[in-house]
Amino acid sequence: MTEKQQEQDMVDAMAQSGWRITDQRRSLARIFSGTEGYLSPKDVYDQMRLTYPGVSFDTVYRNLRMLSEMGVLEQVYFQEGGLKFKANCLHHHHHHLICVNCEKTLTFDYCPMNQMLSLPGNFKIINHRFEIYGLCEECRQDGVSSLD
Amino acid sequence: MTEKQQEQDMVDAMAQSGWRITDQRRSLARIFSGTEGYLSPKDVYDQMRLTYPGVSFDTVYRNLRMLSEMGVLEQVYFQEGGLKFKANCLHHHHHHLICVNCEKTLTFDYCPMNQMLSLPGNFKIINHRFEIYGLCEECRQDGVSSLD
DNA sequence: GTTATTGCAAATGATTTGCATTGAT
DNA sequence: ATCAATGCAAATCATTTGCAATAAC
Repeated sequence: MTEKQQEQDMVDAMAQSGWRITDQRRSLARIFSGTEGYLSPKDVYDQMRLTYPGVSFDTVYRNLRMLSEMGVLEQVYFQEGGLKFKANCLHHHHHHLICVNCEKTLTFDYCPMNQMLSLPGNFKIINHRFEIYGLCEECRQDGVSSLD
Repeated sequence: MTEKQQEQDMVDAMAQSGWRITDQRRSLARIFSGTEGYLSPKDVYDQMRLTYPGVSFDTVYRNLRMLSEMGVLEQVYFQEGGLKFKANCLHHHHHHLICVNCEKTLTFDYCPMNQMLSLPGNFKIINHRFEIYGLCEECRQDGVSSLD
């Protein structure tokens, strides 16, 4: 999928949820569709200011939260870096390998929920999280040993 | 396992890592071994003050972080409540069902890592996270619909 | 025109730091 | 006696809030 298309998908998702499409939100879609890895709120704010010098931090926050709740963005809480955001694939379900050094991610299609035939209790399942953390090939070779 | 024993296990784990066993740390072990669910730093601080009125917030923080890094505590970042901590079972590996309303957890033994025979890239796997979120039976019956 | 969204400024809350004192070993 | 751990106070960083002005619908 092209970046342009991903950007449009995100904008469409917002519109379908009844949100107004502001320049700032369009800009958010552009930033995330053009970024591979995770971005902190500050990262997003800094990138946004390149285009909208007057953007405010709270607008970034508000929209990051809303986009996450919609499922357009996914978030991961890094021990070291706090909460970060990344564009979520809206087309197919998958999980991630996440490099704890450079935060690069690889996707894989296996989902353990398909295996979960019996669960204890009587939970109504709402969602799930399955992530594998490690060091990617490059970071291994760079001899990164610390985990921050 | 009894609470007393779990408390002792936690203290032992700290000692084996070369930490000094202070009253505050013993108290931490007691609090977590006597608690089913997740505790925020503030929760822990408040409980600790019942026994040690003079305890400081940063001591709580420092120790929560260290205990997490040791694996004695596990942490989950709740969208609504922020970072929370819970005693980790030191004896056998398992995963959790977590009620998003009351935060009650149920454990189950299935681990998807056993299935993960081939993974993309060439990651060195360090750890993983698999959690299922939902509403427990009680919270379903209470008619909780919002997900906060 | 109506109403959601923004920017601003300020408040709140979470987390960290430096350092002198205390206490476990 | 030594050195890690604590308490304190202050700094820093993250996140949220109220509200008037603005812009999308």
